Amino acid sequence: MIGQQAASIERRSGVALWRQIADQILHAIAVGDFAENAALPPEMALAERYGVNRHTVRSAIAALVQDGVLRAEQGRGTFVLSRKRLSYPIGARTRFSAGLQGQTSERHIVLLASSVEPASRRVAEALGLARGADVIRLETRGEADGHPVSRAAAWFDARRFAGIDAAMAETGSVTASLKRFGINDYLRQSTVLSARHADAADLVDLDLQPGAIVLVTIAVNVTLDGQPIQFSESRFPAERVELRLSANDQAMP
Amino acid sequence: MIGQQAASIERRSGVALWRQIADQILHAIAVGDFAENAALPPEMALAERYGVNRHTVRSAIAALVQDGVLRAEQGRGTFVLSRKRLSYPIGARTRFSAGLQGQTSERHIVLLASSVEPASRRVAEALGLARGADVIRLETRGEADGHPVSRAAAWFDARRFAGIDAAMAETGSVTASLKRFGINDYLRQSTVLSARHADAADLVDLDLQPGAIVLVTIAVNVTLDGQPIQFSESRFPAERVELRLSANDQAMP
DNA sequence: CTAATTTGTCTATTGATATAGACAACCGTA
DNA sequence: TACGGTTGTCTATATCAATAGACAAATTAG
Repeated sequence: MIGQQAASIERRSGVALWRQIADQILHAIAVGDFAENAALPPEMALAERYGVNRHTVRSAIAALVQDGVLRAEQGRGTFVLSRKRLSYPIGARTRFSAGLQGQTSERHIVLLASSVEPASRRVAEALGLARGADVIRLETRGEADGHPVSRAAAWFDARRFAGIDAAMAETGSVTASLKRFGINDYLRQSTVLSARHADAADLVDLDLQPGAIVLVTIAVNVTLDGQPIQFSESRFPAERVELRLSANDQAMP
Repeated sequence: MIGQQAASIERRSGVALWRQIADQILHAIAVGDFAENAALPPEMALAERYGVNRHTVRSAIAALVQDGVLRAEQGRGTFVLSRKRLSYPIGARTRFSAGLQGQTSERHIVLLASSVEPASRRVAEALGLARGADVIRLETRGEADGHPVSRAAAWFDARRFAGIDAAMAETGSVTASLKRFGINDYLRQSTVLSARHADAADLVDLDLQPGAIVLVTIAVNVTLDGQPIQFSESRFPAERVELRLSANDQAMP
């Protein structure tokens, strides 16, 4: 199924034809079927390929123009604006910015909010704490070239990591913040990955359109001797990000 | 964002309200908000929660009843039928059936088709072959309890692995088939992960409904000394499968 | 300049989607 | 048995989605 365009749509599915076509065009761009600034096939050609009326194709294109993905020029054609998806590294030594070098010109993490709360069952289990013990929650957003590429919530033991919220706000880096607590290296113990449609929160947090897909990772980081230090849930916009798992992780200084 | 239901929908998004509600109910079930055989809230309650008419909720429920996810009983209520998602292991030593033990009663791989074809650019690069060199492609489907949980295409060097299609048909296992070629152990070198809406092929291959989400992995397996032996693209139905990444992989005999 | 190609706009019609209200059928329980 | 709560069915109406055709406006090729 590599390199071949399905180019088929389903009627009476509850998803409007124009949206299905818009999604397929988005996918084709992401997969590399169209280069940047390349011209899309004419509306009539697309209408024939998908077996729909030209106006339906126009609705799809209008939505993508609205999203800043395409630019339509009367008499000339419709052209691709958007760039490729970001390939986001994930593995035993995942760090936010390390693996994105060369793909974007600018990237950083923003601390949106922090709070102390009692540990839920899930968080307590992951961190090896008693249920209801105080944990610090950090809400962060990762951005690259001004576009959100991740949205995460991370939990830490409040007793051991008191003040990590301030460190995070100052340094903008989990790795740097953990160093202040004597943790110079850590590993990703486990990652559970799933995908779903974006909910209302995702639409706001990741600047998505309704119907978009988010990748969700739930992970536990541990010290080198296996002590859990961080539990986190991250969301990535599938249209802008792919996750790259690599076996040959390099150690960080 | 853990454990809280967004319960909001978007109008004029190109996705019918009844489908958005159906997807949210599916998600809620998958996340565990409803136990198996549990009753859904009454239609009126759901209508109020989503801010829509009762008939719209009924359309969503009707779709899920059609899919075998819910069962509606007049006078009593609407009940959950479907089971939880499968947690599919993926990592340096991913094998199909090893990590699913205990989650299902029956699981196996079916070889759907095999062919010899010239290597595409992508396959040639991954396997370290010249472009156009003969490669064997195996099309497989993974099943658990009678439901498809994966659909994969795998490519092997046709010169080195001549006859692997027959071995695969006979043993139903990639690991066992590779043993016949003197490969007793291998590693996953890289995995690239993405998600998208199911296309027409996915709907057929994975028995999905239009609008469903598929997880896609593109991976390269290598021998212990780093020689690439297998390139594959796998698709998983996100509604039935989650991918579990683990750092502590155990060696296989 | 002319013709062909392509996007933009308009009108009209049909079917799907969503809302609204009313009432029937069925279940469990007081 | 009677009642409250629930799903099932019907009618009616308004809006969105999709099709159909025609023509205008802009660009490019000749």
